[in-house]
Formats: sequence, C-alpha cells, structure tokens
Amino acid sequence: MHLPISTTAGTFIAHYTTHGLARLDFPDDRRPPVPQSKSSVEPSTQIRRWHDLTTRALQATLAGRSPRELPPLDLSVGTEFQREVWQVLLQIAVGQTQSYGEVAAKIGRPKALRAVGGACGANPIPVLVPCHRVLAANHRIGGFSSGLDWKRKLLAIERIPTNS
DNA sequence: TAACATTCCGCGC
DNA sequence: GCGCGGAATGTTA
Repeated sequence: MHLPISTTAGTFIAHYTTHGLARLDFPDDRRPPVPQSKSSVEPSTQIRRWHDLTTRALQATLAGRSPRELPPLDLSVGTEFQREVWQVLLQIAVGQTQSYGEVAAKIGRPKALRAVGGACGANPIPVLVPCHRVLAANHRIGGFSSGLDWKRKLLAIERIPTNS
C-alpha cells in the first residue's frame, strides 16, 4: 500500500505494510502525476491512521519542529546491524548531529564507522529516520545517497551548521 | 570479492 | 591551513 504526502518540499510517497510505515520516498520530479487513480485498493482504517501520523510527523520535521508522534515503523527490511543503526538515529533530536564514528560507538562497534555510512544509505525512511543528522567527523557534510542537495536542505531547515 | 554516505596520519605546498 | 594518497576497517550484495 502506498500513499502520497504533499508537503512544501514536494510530494513524498509513503509505503505501508501490515506492520507499519516501511518506506518513504523523496519527491521525484520525473513522477509528477501521482498514481491517484492507480491506487485501486482503499486503505484500511488502520493505514489511514498511520498515514495521518506520518503526514503530521513529516510536515513537522520539514518545518524544523520535533514530531509529536511517529507511526509504527516496519524496519523488518534490513539486517540486524542496520536496524541497530536506525534505532540510534531515531534518538538524535532535531537540530542535533552525530558523527559516523559516534553512531558506531553507540552500537558497540566503534570500528564499524564505515559500515554505519552504508546503513544510513540503506535507510528506507529518510527524514523521519534522520540519516541527514549524521555528519562526518569535525562537522563536514559527508555523503547522502538520495542526493547531497536533500541533505543540505534538511540541515538548513534545522539550522545545523557544517564545515564545507 | 569489491564496493562504500569514514577516519586518521603524513606529506608538500 | 588545505588537498591528496594510503591504510585500516565492518558490513553488504
């Protein structure tokens, strides 16, 4: 089940499973016509409730505010290592940052800092799972698989300074 | 096995 | 200070 979310930054697409929100896609200019009529199945009341939470959480974050409540996240995709990393990311508050090394240390593998980058890139729920708040050491911007422009934009929304 | 969203250190400018 | 090269490093497909 996937549903659109209109925001000031464009139309995101949220994907749901029976366990919760499984994926969030950035707006894609090559796909402006939202598959509205294509969604043949009506969302269940549960998914509508989740979608409502997702919408508010996403809009809050894009406005630089901390979401009051998140929908249940289906992180069953992904390896155990990746889920550990994503859990750490969820605890980074709005406007705060961590380095890849700090995240690695938090999950008890201080030397896996390189792999943390990989887990961030595999994050299926950007923005809500704040992969953009992970910077390289000494606050350099590092990378971002969905495009550095998105990372810069998200950091700017939260007034996070970087060295670059 | 090869690819990384890293980090650190040493060098030359 | 900056850029560059190279090494160590864990996880993934």
